[in-house]
Amino acid sequence: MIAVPELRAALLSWFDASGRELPWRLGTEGARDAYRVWVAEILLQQTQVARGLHYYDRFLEAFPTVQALAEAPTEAVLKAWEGCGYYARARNLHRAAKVIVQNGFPSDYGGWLALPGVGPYTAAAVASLAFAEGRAVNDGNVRRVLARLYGETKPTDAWVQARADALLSPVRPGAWNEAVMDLGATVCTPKAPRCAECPLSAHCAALASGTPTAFPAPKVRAAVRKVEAVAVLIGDEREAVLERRGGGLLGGLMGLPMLELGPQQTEAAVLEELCARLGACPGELLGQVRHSMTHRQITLHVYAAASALPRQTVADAALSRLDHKALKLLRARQESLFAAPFTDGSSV
DNA sequence: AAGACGGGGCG
DNA sequence: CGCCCAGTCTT
Repeated sequence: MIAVPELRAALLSWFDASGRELPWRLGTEGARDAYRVWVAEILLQQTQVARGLHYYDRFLEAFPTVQALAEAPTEAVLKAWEGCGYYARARNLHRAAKVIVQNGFPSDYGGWLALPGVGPYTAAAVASLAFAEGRAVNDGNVRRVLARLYGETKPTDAWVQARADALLSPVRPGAWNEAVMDLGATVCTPKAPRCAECPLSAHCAALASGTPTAFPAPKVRAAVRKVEAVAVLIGDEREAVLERRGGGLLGGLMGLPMLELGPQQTEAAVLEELCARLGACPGELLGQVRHSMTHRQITLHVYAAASALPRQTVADAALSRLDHKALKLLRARQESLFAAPFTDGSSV
């Protein structure tokens, strides 16, 4: 049985001494700036704080207020989000900003939950951090900390939420939420937890078991799908023919015209089909690009092509890492030709 | 309940 | 190279 008041006091005093100073934690505890907290919470979904910091500054500089965000063209929002991944977050952020400019910032959990891109975690975070509402967050850190504290190998969502609700400090809900997440991120880490520094070590079932990292058990993951595709580069690294990707994968971003190889399809046939769609004339192979994402491993065969289609300035468009890699192939090829001019007499 | 959705960093 | 990250939305 866990002594709740002692545990709360231990974690909160650790947090007051060792909590992180982060750019979205400006202002009074429980009364943080709602816009800054909201943007941070969206940005940090499935994104580690260390990496989010850079993007956060860039985004806040581009859109210092919710009005600025709401009034911006979607393309500018995606450009500011470029490289961050999960681009539906940026599209939803933009949509929600328009709603907020109309109706004002929601002031409670239910109001936040109704906004696009805001789920239970984000609604609880903003409500507690910016509006001092007593809502416990449930994220990857909370899940790991509580699974270890109680020695649960397979914590379900409901299990975590129930424990988090029971432990939440009614006096300092925002600080409590930040404290659990800080503990998970800096002390109760996935691989090598620093149990000697942990303010909760005396209460921890996982530590008592001798193998704290066994909690929680690793999640089973879907296999990575291997995919092959053909793309055409019409233009150069600065100006090229770009298309807007629809729907799911990299949806909303711009990119080189691309077509996935179906089963049994050859690269040549797909190149032909792609060029036919564009009314372009296929050229030579520039090279291959391999790109790994959580759920896919893509091998992209990039060909030069010729066409009169309008070209766009690459620097103004929001592109995925995959497309940036593909665009670099042309320069890499030119440099290798320049270095060894006798290997190939053709012009580029 | 399960799958889709990015990208990087660390062991 | 596998695992995980301040999750959410769709089917």
